[in-house]
Amino acid sequence: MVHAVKMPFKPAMKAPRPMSDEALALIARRFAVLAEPMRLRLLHALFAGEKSVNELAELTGGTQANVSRHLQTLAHAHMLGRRKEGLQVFYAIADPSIFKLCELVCGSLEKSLSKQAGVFAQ
Amino acid sequence: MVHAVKMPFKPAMKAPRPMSDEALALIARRFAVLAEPMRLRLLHALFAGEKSVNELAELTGGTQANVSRHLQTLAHAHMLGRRKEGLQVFYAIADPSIFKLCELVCGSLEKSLSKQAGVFAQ
DNA sequence: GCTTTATATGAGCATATAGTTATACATGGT
DNA sequence: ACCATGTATAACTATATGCTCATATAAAGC
Repeated sequence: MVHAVKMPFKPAMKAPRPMSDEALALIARRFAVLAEPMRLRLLHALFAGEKSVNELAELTGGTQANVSRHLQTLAHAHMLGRRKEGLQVFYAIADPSIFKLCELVCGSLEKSLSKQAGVFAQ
Repeated sequence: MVHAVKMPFKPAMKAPRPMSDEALALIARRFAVLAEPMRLRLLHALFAGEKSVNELAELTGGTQANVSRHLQTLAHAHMLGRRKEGLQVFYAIADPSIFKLCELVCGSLEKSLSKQAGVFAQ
């Protein structure tokens, strides 16, 4: 069943290292956290500095409950830090790689969308 | 209802630009495509160069049907290119930003996991 | 044209997760 | 102690998506 495959270009070097299931799950989980518009909206709002839950709810137009949930998701993924001050809880971006991640994705998206542009212009 | 909020640190500069719903949906979608272990496994296998569907199925241990589906998802997101040659279809990484994305995520993950390490060691 | 091989796709099931509403918890003021 | 405010959580519904099995499509050889 080992069908002799033509190798058109690259000489078929084996994949570097197999990558454990656990590692893949962790990476996938990290991407999944970033795969929700509301969470991206929250991150975007936090680019300017830390904010309270209610502030974020107002800025993003989400309900308090939903925003709180998403903030927790982001915090559990160590992307946000949490600071309690009196009645309020302030969240802030804790993982600086978030900025680069978003830059990368936005950049490659702008490329593949340069035709139907306008979406990012604003 | 505009509760006067104490601004502990940063002087509350407004978020740069509101970011349209469409843009956010596109970015979220892109992250979602990367948020599945099997797709990450496929991308990882393709780091070494283009491969056919069956090759990838064998390498990843997935069924032909499932691998084909995931490859399509990746291709529709413009992350993979597709080349047909005879009976076989070869997929290859088309978006170089993928490499940097994975590097970034792996890097920040290794940091936050340096304690329980070993997952990435292999 | 028929068969074989490689890939794609349709249908169905199972699971995960986003959103809502209502309520609980916590803190500060009176 | 009580009440007001800010945040978290529980229960539920709706939707999306991954996986499997079976089948369809497409190309190559006979």
